[in-house]
Amino acid sequence: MLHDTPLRNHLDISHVRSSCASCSLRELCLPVGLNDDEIQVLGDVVSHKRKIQRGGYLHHTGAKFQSLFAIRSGFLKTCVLEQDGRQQVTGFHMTGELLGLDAISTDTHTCDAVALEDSEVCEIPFAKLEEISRIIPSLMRHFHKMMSREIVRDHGVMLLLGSMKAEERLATFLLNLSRRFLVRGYSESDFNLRMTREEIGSYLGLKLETVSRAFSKLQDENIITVDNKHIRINDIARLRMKMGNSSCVT
Amino acid sequence: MLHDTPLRNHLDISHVRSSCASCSLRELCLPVGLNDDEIQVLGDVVSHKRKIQRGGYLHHTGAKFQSLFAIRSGFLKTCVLEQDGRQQVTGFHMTGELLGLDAISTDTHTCDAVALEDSEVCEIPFAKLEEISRIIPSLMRHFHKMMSREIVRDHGVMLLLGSMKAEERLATFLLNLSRRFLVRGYSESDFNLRMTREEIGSYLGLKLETVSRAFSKLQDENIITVDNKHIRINDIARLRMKMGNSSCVT
DNA sequence: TATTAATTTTGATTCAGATCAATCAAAACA
DNA sequence: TGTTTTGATTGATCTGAATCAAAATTAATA
Repeated sequence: MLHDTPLRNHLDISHVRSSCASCSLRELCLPVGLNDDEIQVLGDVVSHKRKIQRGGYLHHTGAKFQSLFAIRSGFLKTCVLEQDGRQQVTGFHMTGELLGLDAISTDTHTCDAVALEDSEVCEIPFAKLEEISRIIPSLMRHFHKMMSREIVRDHGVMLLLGSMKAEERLATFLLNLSRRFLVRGYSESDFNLRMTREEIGSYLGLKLETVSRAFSKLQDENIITVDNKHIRINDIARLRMKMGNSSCVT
Repeated sequence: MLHDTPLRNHLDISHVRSSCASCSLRELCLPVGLNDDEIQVLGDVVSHKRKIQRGGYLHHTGAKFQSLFAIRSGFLKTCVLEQDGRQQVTGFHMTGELLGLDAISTDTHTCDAVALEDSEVCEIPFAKLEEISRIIPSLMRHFHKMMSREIVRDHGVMLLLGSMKAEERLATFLLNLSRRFLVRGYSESDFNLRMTREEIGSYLGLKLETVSRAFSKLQDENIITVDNKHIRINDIARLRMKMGNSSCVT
């Protein structure tokens, strides 16, 4: 489950490689069938484009919320800081995904968003989005579905954290990444991780050593080949088996 | 964390004991300051009221989504079924809370909702809600905040599952319940659990024996008094310590 | 390029929580 | 009312993952 639902194909907009200046908003609306006028209206909303260097922050916890961000390219993590300075990763995000939905509730960002590689995002002023979605019902509907999908995703992660063991978690994680790369036109079986073992562990509720061991175990079984950050899935069927009983699969 | 955010006081509507026929919708709109006409419009949306007996289902996984449900009274759990017949509890829900947000994404319910005591809900046809929220911006805004709050809540649970140990989880859980009872006008230190140890365990990612032991431990330390389902919090400050000190793992 | 820092892997040991098992208490029911 | 069923507590043991530790690899920087 994690980040993939049956809705995926309908909602996912990442495969749309638009070169228009209004960037992600065009993509955001394409799947819901708007006409040209409507697209024009939307284009005006998404004015600001922003680049974030690897390691840079898109926003900090506590910052005033004003805009959602649609990822145009790159790879980011969201994380919350704990008292002792350590951090817990709450998600990894890639092209076509929407960041900031959590901040709507309090008008304040509840997490940090950090670029794990040079990234580009489009800023979508939320007030304007709400305004326009009143005029374009299909946009409103689409937005509601995206928020809902975020909830479903989180439930998937909760399931993973609450009931899976280390190896199952890693298998689920890899399959989720694999699917997301595939949908974006990249190889589903051959990709580079953008995050460290520690970040994976933080996300999966495991220590980095445990993540490393789980990688090694899967490699020993010839299910994957690991070369530091580079992952090759040799036997995706068996990897799915590893995920196990997982009801949480799509 | 869990279900409480700084926004709570603004968003929480459960303390409003309205006796109007339009039940929860009146409550749903009250905090956002609608005028009487607008409330009238809203009242028409929430036509159907429904009672569910203890053990009964509000909806099943896979069922077609048409309406959100506002809990008018009672107590419910949401859970997903695993292949092996076991179930994982994804949440406990009480008066004033909104169910079904996860179903918007696929037009299909992604979980079961089961009454843990006799309950009453108001059905809110989602299509109508979307329609009306176009006319009443403050309602739309309120709805978006509620969805966002659900996301924040889930992140809290993810954090709990990913980084807390058994006793911390239980402390967090009890404090969360306590707060929610308080907000609804009940005692924050003296209440009855509606769910079994097994259901608590499922929600917290623990086995029922571990939950039981954690209860006993907290009782031994005189922080709480446990009499089967009845819980008395003797020292809420120390209970908070239990939640926090936690060596801030991860 | 050399040097330093960060990341990853692997091993040994410990420990929290799962599992197995028995008893007890409380509902549900005949 | 006694009987069955379900839920809760507690103990003994086992195990998966955390922790501690060290080496190996890779990336960053002077």
